[in-house]
This record gives sequence, structure tokens and C-alpha cells, in this order.
Amino acid sequence: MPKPTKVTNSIRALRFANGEMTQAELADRVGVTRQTVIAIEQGRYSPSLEVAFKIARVFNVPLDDVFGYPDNDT
Amino acid sequence: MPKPTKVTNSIRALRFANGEMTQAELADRVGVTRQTVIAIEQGRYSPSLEVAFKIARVFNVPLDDVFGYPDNDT
DNA sequence: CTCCCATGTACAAAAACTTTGACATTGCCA
DNA sequence: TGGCAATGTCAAAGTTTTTGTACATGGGAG
Repeated sequence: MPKPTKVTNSIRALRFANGEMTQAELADRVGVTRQTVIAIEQGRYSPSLEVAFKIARVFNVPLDDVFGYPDNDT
Repeated sequence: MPKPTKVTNSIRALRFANGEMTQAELADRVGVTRQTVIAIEQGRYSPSLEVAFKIARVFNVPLDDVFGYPDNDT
């Protein structure tokens, strides 16, 4: 059981902002499986930096535009 | 044997730009071990997004300022 | 010279991330 | 109603990241 993540993301919003892109298509474009996209989108765990970069690239935005991290972790 | 990463980083430069911070101190501030800092700094593998965020936060810069990703992967 | 600090290496083991495959649900449309 | 696309869940297996311990090197200080 992976650890729930504190990292937030705007993937769902970005998908819809980019022509109603489906999870399957995003997964394909990023080079990961659909499961991975779903898990990341739901915040089940944070992706590796490499996957994060690939996602940001698909949407053509900086990393900080896709993912966020809370001010304090605790 | 972990996969070598395409992700680049400016951690070493940032450490020196921030009062000659040692790897041990960075590791401590980030909340990971010294081994992890060394491995990431040397590009042995790309960190998790969470660790990446924590590192950027120690230096008070955006993620894209610490890590880079080549234009095309192949 | 000897001690200490910062850096680096090597390994094995734990934890986290990713994949694969199978199946359930919802909404849409012919 | 039946079929299809999109989303979601579960579980097991595989890979990558992180940890822990131990040891080696080079530089500076006493």
C-alpha cells in the first residue's frame, strides 16, 4: 500500500483544457499506463520526477503549473 | 542497478550558492539520507516528486530552477 | 603526523512507484 | 435493449527510489 501523497495536481483540469483528452490518451502520450494516470490524478501517490516532467510537457506548461506542494508538511 | 536518469539538476550549484551547505545538511533539511542527496546530485536516478519539491523548497526556488528535462527523450 | 569533516562507493533490504490483467460502473447512442 | 467508451477498483508482480551500515579518499587543523 503506497503512502498517500501531499502533492496536488491539476491534471484533470489540464486534460479538459486540452481538448477533452482522455486518461488513456494522456497515458499513451506520457508513456505510462492508464492505471498510473488514474492513481496520480487521484493523488494516491506522487509520480517520479521523470513522469512528472513528461506530463507537464504534454500540456506544455511548467512543472509548478501541474503539481503543487503544501507550505508545511508535518 | 537503477536506471540512469535523463533529468538534470543544479543541486550542487544551489548548495554552494546557499552558504556552502553540505550534502549532509541538505539531506537533513530535506528529510532524506545523505546517500539520497549524493545519488540525486550525481544524476544516478531522478527523485520522487515529493523529494524534488522538498529540495526546491530548501533553496526557495521553483522546481524548474532545480531540475531540467531534455527536449526530446528517445 | 593524526584527527576530523566532506565526499564518494558498495551492498543488501525496505519502501514507493509502475505495470499487467481482469472486472464493475456510468453515460451515451444506435 | 445492447454495445462501446471512459473511468475506476483490486491484487500480484516488477522496477526504481530510499535507507542503513560500513569503508575509502583528500584537505585542513591542531
